[in-house]
This record gives sequence, C-alpha cells and structure tokens, in this order.
Amino acid sequence: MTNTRKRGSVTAEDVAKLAGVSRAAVSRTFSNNGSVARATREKIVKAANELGYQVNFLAQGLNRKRSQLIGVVVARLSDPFRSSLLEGLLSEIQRKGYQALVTEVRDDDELELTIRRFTQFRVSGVIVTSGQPPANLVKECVQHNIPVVGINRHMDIPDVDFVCSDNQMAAVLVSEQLIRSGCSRVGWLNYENSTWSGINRGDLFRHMMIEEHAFDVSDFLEITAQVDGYEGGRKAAHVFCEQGKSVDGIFCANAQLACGFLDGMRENGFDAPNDFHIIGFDNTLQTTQYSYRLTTIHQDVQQTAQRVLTCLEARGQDPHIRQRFEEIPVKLMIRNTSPDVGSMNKRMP
Amino acid sequence: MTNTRKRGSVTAEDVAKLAGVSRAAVSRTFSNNGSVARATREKIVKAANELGYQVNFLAQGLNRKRSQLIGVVVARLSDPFRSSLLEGLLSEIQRKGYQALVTEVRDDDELELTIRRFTQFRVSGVIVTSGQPPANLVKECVQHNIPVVGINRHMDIPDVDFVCSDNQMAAVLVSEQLIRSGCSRVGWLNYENSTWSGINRGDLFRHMMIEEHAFDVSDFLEITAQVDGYEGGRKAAHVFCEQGKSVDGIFCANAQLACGFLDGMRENGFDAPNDFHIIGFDNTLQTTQYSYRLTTIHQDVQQTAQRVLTCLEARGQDPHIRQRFEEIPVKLMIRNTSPDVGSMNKRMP
DNA sequence: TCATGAAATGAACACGTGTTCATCGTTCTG
DNA sequence: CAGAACGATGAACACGTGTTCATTTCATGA
Repeated sequence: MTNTRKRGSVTAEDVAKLAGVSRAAVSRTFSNNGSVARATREKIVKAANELGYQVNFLAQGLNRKRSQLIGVVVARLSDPFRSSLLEGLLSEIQRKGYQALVTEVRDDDELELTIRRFTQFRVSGVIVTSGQPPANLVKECVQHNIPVVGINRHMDIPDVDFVCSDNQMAAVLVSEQLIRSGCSRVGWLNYENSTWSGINRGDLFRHMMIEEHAFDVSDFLEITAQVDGYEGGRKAAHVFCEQGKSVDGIFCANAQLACGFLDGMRENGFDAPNDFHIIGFDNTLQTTQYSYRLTTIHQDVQQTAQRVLTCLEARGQDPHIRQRFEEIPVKLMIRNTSPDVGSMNKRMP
Repeated sequence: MTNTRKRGSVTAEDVAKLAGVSRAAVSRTFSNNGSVARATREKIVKAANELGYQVNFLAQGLNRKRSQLIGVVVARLSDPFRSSLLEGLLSEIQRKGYQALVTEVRDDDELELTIRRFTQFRVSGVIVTSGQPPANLVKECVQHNIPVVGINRHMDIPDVDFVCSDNQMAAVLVSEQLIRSGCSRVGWLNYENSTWSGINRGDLFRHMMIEEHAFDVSDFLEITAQVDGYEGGRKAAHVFCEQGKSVDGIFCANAQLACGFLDGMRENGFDAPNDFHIIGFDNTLQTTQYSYRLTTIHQDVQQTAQRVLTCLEARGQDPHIRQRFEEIPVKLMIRNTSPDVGSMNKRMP
C-alpha cells in the first residue's frame, strides 16, 4: 500500500514520481530513444522494478502509429507442413521481438476481414501463408506503409515480396533421382484447384522431364486428386488402379497426398520401392516414420521464416524498395520409397 | 484527393467533419454504446464508408483498458493434436470477434516473458495450452482482471479456470474395451516428465484396472519412454522387446507415442491386433490412416474451445466467480488395433 | 399550454505513451 | 576566459478513441 493508484496498472507517471524525475525521462529510458544520464536511468529502472512497471503497448503503438504486432494468415493447420511452417514463423517473430497475430482463414471473404483487422491493429507487417489476398486490400496495406510478404505463392501486386522454396531446384533433384533409379514413365500427382505453389512445382517438373530429359509426352501422366490431403491421395490411387494406368515413378505436390497415394497403392497390392518409386514434397514428420520412409523434398522452414522477417523489416524501413522474390534452396531426402540403388520389379499392370 | 489528411489513416474526426456532426456521435455509432438518432447514424455510416474509416483498435483498447486480443500459449505444434487444438481455438476466438495473440513457448522463462507481454497488450484473456505458468504471473493477470484458463492441465491457483478432456471417462472406456476384447495383462505407456494430463490419465487407468477390474498389480506394467513423440514410442517398444516383457493390451498417453510404439513393435515382428491390442489418446489424422487404423480416445477439440471461451467471458464479466473445472466428454473410436471382436494369438514372448 | 421526462448531442476529459522544443548546466576549444 | 558544442531535462503537444456531463430537442400527458 505504498503508492498504489486507484487501478491496478502502474504508469510511467508513477515511476517518474517515485524516482523524482519527469515522465519524459521514464519514456526515454524505456524506449531507448532520447539521451538520459546514467545515474537518472538507474534511479528510474530501480523505481520501475519496485513498482513492477511495464510499458502499455497499446499507448505505445497508438503514439508510434505502429504496433509490434505481425499479422499471420494461415489455413488448414491440420496439414503438418503448414503447422510446422507456422511454428517456424512464430519462433522467428518472437526472436525478433515481435508478437504474432494469427488468423485462420477459410474463404477469401474471411481473408478480407482479417487483413482489415490487421490494419486496425497497426501491425508492423503481414505474412500470408495461404489464400489469395484481394489486391485492393493489399494496396490498403501498402498505403498504410504496412509491408506484406507471401510465402510459397505469387501475387501480381507491386511492393509485395515473396519467399518461396526453390521449386526449380526441386524439379531438377527429383527428375535426376527418378532417372538415376531407372524410371522410364513418371507421374505427377496434384489435387484440383491446387495452390500456386503446387501448380508451379508440376509445371517445372514436367518441363524438366520432357524438355531436359527428353521424355515422351505419353510417358508423363498427370494424376489429379479430387481433394487435398491424405484421403485425396488415397482415393486417387484407387482411381488410378481402377483405370489400369501405370507408372514407375511418381512425384507428389505435398506430403499428405504422397502418404495417401502410397497407402492407396498398398491397398491395391502395390508397394514402393518394389513396384514403383514415389517422392513427396514437404519433409513432414510422418514421411520419416517407419510405415512410410518416404523420399521427399525438404523445405527449410527456419530459413524461410528468417528471410520473411528480413523482407518485412527491409520494406518497413523503405516501403518502395524493389520487389523481391527470394528462393530458398531445398534438399532431397533419400529414403526407402526411392532409394539410391534402384531395383524395381515393375509388376504394375 | 477529396479530403485526404496528411497521413494515410482516416480518423473519426474526419468522418464527423464530413457528416457534419460531432466526433462523439461517430464514436457512439461504431461502439454501439450511447444513443444516436437513426438519421444521424445513417449519415455517419455513409460518410465512414466513403472515407474508408476503420476504428483504431490501439486507441480503442487504450481507452477501454482492454483490447479485443486473446493471448494463446502453445508449445510443440509439431504434435498434430496440439495444432488441431490451436486450430479449434483460433476458429472459436475469431467467431466470437476476438483476435488471437499466439506465442510458442519452450521453457518456463519464455512463458514468463510471454504472459508479461500479454498483459502489456491488455488482452481480454489468456489461454494456456502448455507449460506451467508461474503463480505470481497468473496472479498479476488476475490483479489486472485478465481471465486465465488452462486446457488439459491443472494449476493450483485461485480464480483460474480449467477445461479438460474427461480422463476418467477415457479410463472407463479403455479398460472396458480391453477387457471385453480379452486382455489379461495390460500396459500403460507414457514418457518421462509427462504433462499433468498424461500423468492423470495413467493414474485413472491404473486405478480402473486394479481397483475396479481387480487386475493383479503384476499384470499392470508401466512403460516409460525417454522422450515424447513418435521416436520416443518407437524406442520404448525396442527396449520393451529387448527386456523380454510382454502384455496383450496397451494404452498410450498420446497418439504420437502410440504410433511410434506400434511401429517399434512391428519392427520386432509383432503387430496389432494379432499379437496385442493398443489404444491411443488424441484422435489425430494419422491414427485414422491405413497404416495405423488405431483405436483411440477422441477429444472434442471444438467443444473444448467453446467451453474455454465461455469461461473467459464469464470471468471477464465477474472476476470473482468460483473456480471452474469443466470436463469434456470423450469418445472411444474403435478401429483395427483393438477391434470389437477380440481374437489374439498371444504369441508375444 | 405547460410541465415532465426521455432521447439526442457536443464539449471536454481521460487513457498512457513518444517526441519536439526550449532551457539549463557542463565540458571542450581556441 | 569567452564562446561554442553538447548532453540532460521537463513542459507541452499529439496519437485516436470512449465516456461523462450538461445542454438542447422533442414528444407525451395532464
């Protein structure tokens, strides 16, 4: 009951009073902005600790016209890769001293509402991991000097940066691996209405096989699942077998599809690597496990997150630097479903 | 170039000027608080739309001493159950008109810093899904009238509510299922330094088997993995086999452990349900898949999230209502690893 | 018609901080 | 030693909103 105000929260004014200085000195001490004498600073810090003072971020943000929040748009966290991406982003956001404002979004209307709310909180940046943000809203962000960066996607909007796994490198690695292990007839598995990233991966893979490795067009199959995820992949395998198609090497747009497709083939009596080879995208935990041991492309989530924050901070300082498109190198994790020494029986129909 | 201020952001003052009313009227219109004539309101809304006005949440929160943010503490999102729990929470938080401030926390020091930051943002509530929050910090929240609720854990702190899956019901369902399918020697798999929830599940399960179903103490094995997760479970299975132990029914503290243990047993030549039965916790996507088809306890994430927000809002209105401990019913999902008709060979050593 | 109450309205204050500006004291330099 | 240069300091304003309080408007009933 020393100096308690009416309300529970202790303000800079209280600290100033206890330390016997002006409130401005307190502000300068904690914002590390102006200059304050060493002795004064120590008095203030001591008083602050005594009172348990903490800066009110709302007032701070209101004054600075910018909060230390960063808005993150996510979707379908049930996909392990997406949640691990979010994990990486959170870790990096906190390491840089920001706080993450996370919103999950299902349709594009929600996304519009979400981004609007981000601007209402005067966030320091927006990270879009899913959805196609309406151009006018992004422009609104740009107008408010709020940097926007997209992950694994492309938006045709100026002043917005992108960080993307190197799909070209992935196509090179996968095509070489399949050919090295003796595949002569390959498939590309994706789902209907896939993301930009998924489509891009397929395009580059097809180009690599047909243009670079001179595969015949008839030896490149496009397999399309009705929906995304494990079940989508599994059903696609069933349809694939029913239609009597065959390949000896398959590349998948993501890990969930790959696991589902592999299990679907197993239900039909085929397994990798004996009957065919299969390579996935996203090195999720599941793909490493005993039942799958899937050869996959590994995306470096941590590095992606780091580059994203670099972009945000760069554009935060100068809103009009030229647009960036950063590509993060990927790695091929060779495991059981497409081993280095390729021996297949090719007993598929 | 009609009425643009120097800065990009348009304030209530601008709207008031355009509509020809006082700023107070604008505030009343958007906060739905005071009374404002119908005609005036329409004029204001029209002007606001024209200018693209949006309330500044920082200023609003500063004034109300409370932002519409809700702090969420998470950990280890790589665990599919945790990310699906977060997904449920996000969905519910947004549905109620709040915004989620998500922080991932590794050790308890980070948690302290995190909760402190939450108070600095004047959040409307804190949801703890992981970690053991220091009592003094939670008290700080309570002092600031910030409601705190924990999920699947117990904290011995007054004025903090809890929402927890009904572990007692789980113990009943699992013990009955194991006995019904003919198990006579059961095991409980958990990891070292597990969570409160994990320990609680084990205690209740042991009690149920030994006290209620009169199992001999020697027919109840405690299997302890070194670490959590798939690899922890897998290694535990290897150790288990090396030590020549045997059981015919196993209950696991979570899904990751269960999948790992099952795969570990498979590597040793044993499989469910032929050689033993195994039941997991958390009905994650992976447990439903072809390679596992695990019988598990399903936690209702959506309902959990709803109750959490109910608690938050109730305590937000009256900080001193008595402490709640809500239990959410669970369901037993019967699948392949412990089928209804139990036929085992019992060929374990 | 007048008194009464309710609804509507604007001026003013509060919320807690960052930052500018002028002032003051101190040290350096020639 | 005079003047300049510089670090430290406090008063005051700005940030954008919610809310109280007094005042005005208006409808209602006697």
